[in-house]
Amino acid sequence: MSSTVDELVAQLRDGGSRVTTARRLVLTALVKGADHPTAEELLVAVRALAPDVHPSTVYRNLEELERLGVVVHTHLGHGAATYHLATEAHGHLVCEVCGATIEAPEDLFEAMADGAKRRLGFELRPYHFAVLGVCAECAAAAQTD
Amino acid sequence: MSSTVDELVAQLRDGGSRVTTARRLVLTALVKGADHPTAEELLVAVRALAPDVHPSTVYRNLEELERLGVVVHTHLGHGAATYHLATEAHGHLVCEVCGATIEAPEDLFEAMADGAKRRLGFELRPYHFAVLGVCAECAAAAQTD
DNA sequence: ACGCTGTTGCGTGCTGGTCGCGTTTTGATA
DNA sequence: TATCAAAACGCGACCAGCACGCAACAGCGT
Repeated sequence: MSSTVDELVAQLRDGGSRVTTARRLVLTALVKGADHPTAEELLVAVRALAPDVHPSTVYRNLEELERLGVVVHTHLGHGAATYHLATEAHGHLVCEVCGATIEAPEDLFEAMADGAKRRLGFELRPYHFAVLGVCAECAAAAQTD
Repeated sequence: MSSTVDELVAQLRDGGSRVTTARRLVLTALVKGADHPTAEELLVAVRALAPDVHPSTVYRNLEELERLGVVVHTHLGHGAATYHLATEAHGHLVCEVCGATIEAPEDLFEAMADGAKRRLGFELRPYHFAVLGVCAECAAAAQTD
């Protein structure tokens, strides 16, 4: 399921992009790092191995990788965008109270997607923005208050 | 359905907030202006009648109005947040291609909300972020390409 | 009309990200 | 393996959108 860095590098070459140290490190950080890294977290990971990499290089690489369909970015809340490999794209539920991020089951959006398509002709791509709400723990906590 | 400025002003007083010129004008702009104004668009509307109102005053008023539950803000895309009266809260579908904003029918989110609640205990509040996708026109245009 | 305190205008600062420039690096070709 | 155009890089300046501290001002209970 999760791709290797080499496979992703191959995707870069296929797309006509060059393979640089910074780019390889960004991909490595995405494959091996935490689940929903921001651009800045990726920068930190990259700099652990190549201290001179500039922030704008990371931003430009993420942009290019997104253009090639290798990564996607998602907004989980008001802060920075988070990035992950396109092969791992999924919807997110984010708790407004505690900030917990839940990866939504694949089929959760299906009924809504069907409805939007049938009634409005609108094809949903519900991955770019998280859907907010209140998680089970926080809802229970609110009950007992 | 849509509240009058006077009713909203009363809500302000009930909440213990003072009623100032700037605040009244922000509410007026929300009631009478376009559908999904940004803070800056509201500023322009306010300044048409009171040219010395400062941007930060609009931001602070929107924050306060939101705290009182009079307005809510929504992110329709990558740009500035948009504001509307809490009485008019609704979900949004935004076309990634042409940028069109569709106000989602009330019940479109119901099946997903039910599923999230039943399976994850997660209570959806799907109004804060728009759900992206491709609108009927753009999907048709893409077909014929 | 007085005075407490919330609100305003103003400037300054912050986060997250973009852009232009001159230099370095990549990788196709010879 | 040397060459070289184009791609990518490092760097700094800059931008949007918004938050904040402060002194002056104004709403509103008395």
